Formats: sequence, structure tokens, C-alpha cells
Amino acid sequence: MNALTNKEKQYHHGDLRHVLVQTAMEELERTGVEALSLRKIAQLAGVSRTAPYHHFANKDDLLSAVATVGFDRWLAMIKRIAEDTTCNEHEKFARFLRYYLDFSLANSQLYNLMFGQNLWKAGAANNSLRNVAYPSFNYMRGMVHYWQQQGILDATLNDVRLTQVIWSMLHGLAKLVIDGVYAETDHLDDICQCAMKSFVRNTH
Amino acid sequence: MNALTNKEKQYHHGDLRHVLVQTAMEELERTGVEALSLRKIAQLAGVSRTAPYHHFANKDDLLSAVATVGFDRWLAMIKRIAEDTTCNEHEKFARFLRYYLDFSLANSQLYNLMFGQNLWKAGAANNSLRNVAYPSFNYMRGMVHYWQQQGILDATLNDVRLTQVIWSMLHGLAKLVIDGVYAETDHLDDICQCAMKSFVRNTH
DNA sequence: AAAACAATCTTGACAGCGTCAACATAAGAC
DNA sequence: GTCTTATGTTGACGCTGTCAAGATTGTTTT
Repeated sequence: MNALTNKEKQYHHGDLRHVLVQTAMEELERTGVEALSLRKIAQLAGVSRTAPYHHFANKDDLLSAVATVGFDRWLAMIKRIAEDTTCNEHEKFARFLRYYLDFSLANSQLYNLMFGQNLWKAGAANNSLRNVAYPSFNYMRGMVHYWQQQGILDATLNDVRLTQVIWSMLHGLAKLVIDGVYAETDHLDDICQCAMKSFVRNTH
Repeated sequence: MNALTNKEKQYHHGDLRHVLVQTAMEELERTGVEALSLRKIAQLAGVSRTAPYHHFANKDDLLSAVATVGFDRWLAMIKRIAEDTTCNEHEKFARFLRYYLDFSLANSQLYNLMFGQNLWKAGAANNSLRNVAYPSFNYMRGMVHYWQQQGILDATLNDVRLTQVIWSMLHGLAKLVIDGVYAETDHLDDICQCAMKSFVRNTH
């Protein structure tokens, strides 16, 4: 009775696939990817335990679908930063670092899922996942390359490598905070500023 | 009969706690932290399913013990780099980046466990874990501080913040490779070199 | 030495999990 | 209106972590 407002419970759900992804997404952020159970999702969607198997091959397949939505949001977030015209490029790089962290912390469990071992390790929808994630990385690469041309980042470095280094730093920091290794989130601004100064080449 | 060489099977094991940690460690690297089962560990140790509960409060408690051993090795690895006298400090920093990655990739699942959500999130042996992990971070901080004094790293930056940034970068890179997001490990040397150039301040 | 106690290991049981097989019901095609 | 296909259901299996209760051994007390 959760997802049924106007029409009452009926045998064929009509929109179950979409509802399952939606429900899984909400439950994911509540319980974490570890404790997320397919049976619970089905129950929350008002359907029996095995109903999801008519829409997804297995649990990982559902999680892949959730992650795909996550990657869409992720790319949108990155583009939103790039298209921001209210500041200079120097400030834009600073915001990029900060917004990346904000996104990963605001959707921490989704972020964990998106870059977790389950999805990426030698199985499942490996290629299709890569096809969704790659544009985001490539978009970041484009931004880094532009900042190199602007003299903000070191132009003597290979743009792909530098993107990987910066992304690794952001990913690592996000992971350490999400997983609870770094507890003091008050320091995040300071850390971002330090990272900023580490990567930016002064253009005086 | 696995752990019993001289004396045959007897009711009281004698050294079960130690054997359980050892067995868990081996099995962890084979199966990953996700698929690691307490029952399997007990079986491999030649003991019944619930025997471990007389030595550990629960599964997480056993995993904490395994992680603690991991942190000991981790600290030893970091110290080994710092005490290397066969190269100058510049080269030592390069090796630090590379050896950190080598360690995390050679013990990938142990590394996942050590910095995973399970151990650090608001529960269990949180404080005791922090007491084991903190010396390692602090040792890194000492190395970073020294390199700052040597003019290799930016001395105008706060040493704690810079350590967090560099560590985040290493942790993120390790995670991305371990979890299978970065597949091409051939590029690791290039990435390390790029990170090197990003952080090192030229002293010419 | 005998008895009491504590530590350790055992089997039995329970709820929860992902998933398969078999069956029921509804929707759409002919 | 019947046949097929899509989509839902319950039943069952083996796996998991963990608790309770009983068995066995080691240690301490008398």
C-alpha cells in the first residue's frame, strides 16, 4: 500500500521495475549497501520476495540499475560545476573539489555502491557499467585539460594521469570520510584548500 | 587436522584464538571480506561453528583482530621505507608512494577490511582500532613534515593537512585499483610519477 | 584425592538471506 | 475465445550469524 495511491492492490503491479529501483535507492541510503536486502526491498514495494526476479536477473543486477541512476546524477553534478559562469576558473577548480565531496557525502551509500567492489569486480554488467561511468571521467579529463591550458594546473603533465591523480585524491578523501576513518568533517574545508594549493600552479 | 601436527585432535584446542585469526587472514585474501564466513573459518580451523564465540564476541570482533594484525604490518611497511638509507629523500618520497600501493595491492582484501565501513562506523572496537591505526598515520605525518623541511614538499602547508591530502590520494588510488574501477595496472608507475610531480616542489 | 568451578567445545535451533522450481493470474495476440 | 507471454505468487533449499543448553576438559578449592 506504499506505492499504491489511487488504484488499489492488484495482481500486476504495472510499474514494478521502476518502483524497485526507487525503493532500493531510498533503502540503500538508510541501511548501507552491506545490509541492503532484496526481500526487504520487495516487501517495501508491496510485492512478494521473488517478484523482482521478473525484472532483474539477480540482486547485483538491481544494484547495477541503482548505480546507473547514481552515475547519471554524478555526471550532472560535474557538468553543473563546469557550466558555472559566476566565478573565474581558479575558483571553479576550488568548487569542483568541494562539490565533489559534497555529492559523495550527501549520497554516501550510493557513492559506495557506485564504486564498490561488487559492481566492478570481474562480473556482471561490467561493460555496460563502464559505458555509464566513462563519460563522467572523460568530462573531468576535459576540465583538467582546460585548467592546464589556463595555467591553473601543471600543463607539463599528461592530462589523463593528472585527472587520475586528482580523482584518486577526491575518491580517497570521500571514502575515508564515508567509511568513518576521518571523523572530523570540520576539517574538510582546510583539506580541500590544502589540496588546492598542492595542485594549482601559481600564475604570477 | 589442519592445525594439528604433533598432537592429535582433542577437545580443547589450546591455541584456537590465534589459529582463527590466522585462518581468517588467509581465507580473507582468497574470498574477499564480503564472502568471508565465520562458519567456513571455523571449519577450516577444524572446529565447530560456534567455537569462535568463546574467543570473540562476534564476527566483527574477529575481523577487528585480523585488521589489527594488518595495521601492525602496515606500520612496519611505512617504517621500512622511512629507514631506508640507500637513496636520497627525493627518491624516498617516490618509493613511499610506490610501496604504499604495492602493499595495498599485495594485501588487497586485508586493506579493504582495515579501512572498510564495517570496522570504522560507529560501533565495535572503534577506539581500540583508532589506537592501532593512529601511530601509522602519525608516522606518515612525521615523514611529510621532514620532507617539508628538506624542501621536497611545500613547507607553507600545514603538515597534518598535507599528510591527509597525500594519504587520500594513495588511499583513493589503491581503492580504485582494488575494487576494479581502474583496470590497467600498467599505468600505476605513470600515475605515481604524476602524483610525485604534483606534490614535489622543485629545489633548483 | 574429591568436589566445585570455570573455560572451552559441542549440537540444536532460529530468523534472515539469495535464489530456483512450480504454480496462479492477468494482459495481449491471433 | 483460446493461446501465449508477462508477471505475480508460495514452497523449498542451502547458506549465513548467533543464541541456548549440554558435554568435556582444565583449574582451583577444600
